[in-house]
Amino acid sequence: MKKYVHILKKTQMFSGVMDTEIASMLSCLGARLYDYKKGEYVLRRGEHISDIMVLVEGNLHIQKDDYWGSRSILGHIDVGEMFGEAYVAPESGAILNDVVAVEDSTVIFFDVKRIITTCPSACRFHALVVQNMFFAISEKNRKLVQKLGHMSKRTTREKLISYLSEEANRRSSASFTIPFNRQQLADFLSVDRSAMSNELCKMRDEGLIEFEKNKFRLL
Amino acid sequence: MKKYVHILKKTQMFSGVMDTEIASMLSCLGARLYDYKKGEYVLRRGEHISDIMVLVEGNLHIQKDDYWGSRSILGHIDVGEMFGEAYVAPESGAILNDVVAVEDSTVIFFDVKRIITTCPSACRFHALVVQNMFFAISEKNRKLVQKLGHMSKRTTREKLISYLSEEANRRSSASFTIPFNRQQLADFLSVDRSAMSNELCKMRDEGLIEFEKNKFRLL
DNA sequence: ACAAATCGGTTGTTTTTACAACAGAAAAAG
DNA sequence: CTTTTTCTGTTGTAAAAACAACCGATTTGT
Repeated sequence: MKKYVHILKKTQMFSGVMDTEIASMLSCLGARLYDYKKGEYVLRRGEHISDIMVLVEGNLHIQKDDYWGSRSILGHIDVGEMFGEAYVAPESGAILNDVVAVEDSTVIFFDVKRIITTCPSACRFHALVVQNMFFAISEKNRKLVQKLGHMSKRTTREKLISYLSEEANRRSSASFTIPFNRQQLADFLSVDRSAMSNELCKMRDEGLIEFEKNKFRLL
Repeated sequence: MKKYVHILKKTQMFSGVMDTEIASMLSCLGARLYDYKKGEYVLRRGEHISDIMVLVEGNLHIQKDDYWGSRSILGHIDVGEMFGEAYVAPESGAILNDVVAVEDSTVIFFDVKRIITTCPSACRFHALVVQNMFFAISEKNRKLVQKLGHMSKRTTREKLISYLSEEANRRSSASFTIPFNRQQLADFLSVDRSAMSNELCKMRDEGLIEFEKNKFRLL
């Protein structure tokens, strides 16, 4: 587990906590490490959890399949990102979505009760971690609202413009690389891939955007 | 402010905190009370805040207008509900949506720094409030994910089924009253009102649902 | 009690999307 | 290096949604 301290150090959760301190906090926070092969499920719809997880290696997708097998990718998780925090409240119900490894991945589980119950002695930085978590969840909340902003657009073009504008804005650059291929982007925005591909090309022909593979440029 | 202690007592934020304790905590938490007339804006897109708010009287909508004036209602806030928690992180940007009073309303503002910085002496229940907030934000997070679940459905009918199923499930009853009129429900699901009305009637004719005004029944 | 505004349902037209099927290019596997 | 698979763009068709316009009923305001 110690080999991932340098990853954890860069997470929002441990922001401001020293390396040595992180190592000693791991047991205090009830940390457990799990490995997943590409394609394996980290979380499944219907499960109940009381953990918050951090991805320390690999890449995960948050996805949902409906009755008829149509898949929506609700988001993706990069190394250093936290997930599962939406289901840790005592009154929270079952998990609504699947989390699946899109490449070989490693995840650290933290018992939420151990996090929010400040330990009496050892952890000097425990209160800081709680604050970090607070802000991290708050921030995630904001991102969900932002995604809802894209989804609430009526047409495929409007959704694309909303998403691409935000990416450009977030990177402070008209050129950027997105973390999705076409099918994944279509799933993310909940539209048909071919229709989206068609729309992207129309937008390119109209001089609104340029793109090559995952690299986009707004004009 | 004291007249609203009985409301605050029932909020997630002060769950488990005694009445007398709440009253004494208000100043410690930097609470301020504001009144709004119907139609007035509580928060505007582009503002920056470092407060968490609780509605203690009235009814609010979270909404967004795009360039051309098309309005999406992203959600509604009932008495006792908390909002604004998505923007309190230090690195958080400007508010993305408007919050507007749909009837005369009263809101209490809490300075987030005062909440997460546990005071050294007075507040015995401060740690509990932090935990409550933690779970509350977590829970809100889950609800956003759930709404994304509806929004990710392709057709109006699927969105309606997703929304109505969840409401029925949440109330544990096939009959329930929704907090929206037709236009508001259409805005909430980001679909056209007339098309939605049409679809609802088709579903009724097919024997899937019954409804009268805001009262629905799944069959 | 009356006038005005809002609300919900209906219909027809236009626009957009979903779906299906296919082909060339690129990437991965052997 | 060759074969297979995946990825992306293209097209045509059918289905669905958006839009606009209208009407009757209900609610609100005066």
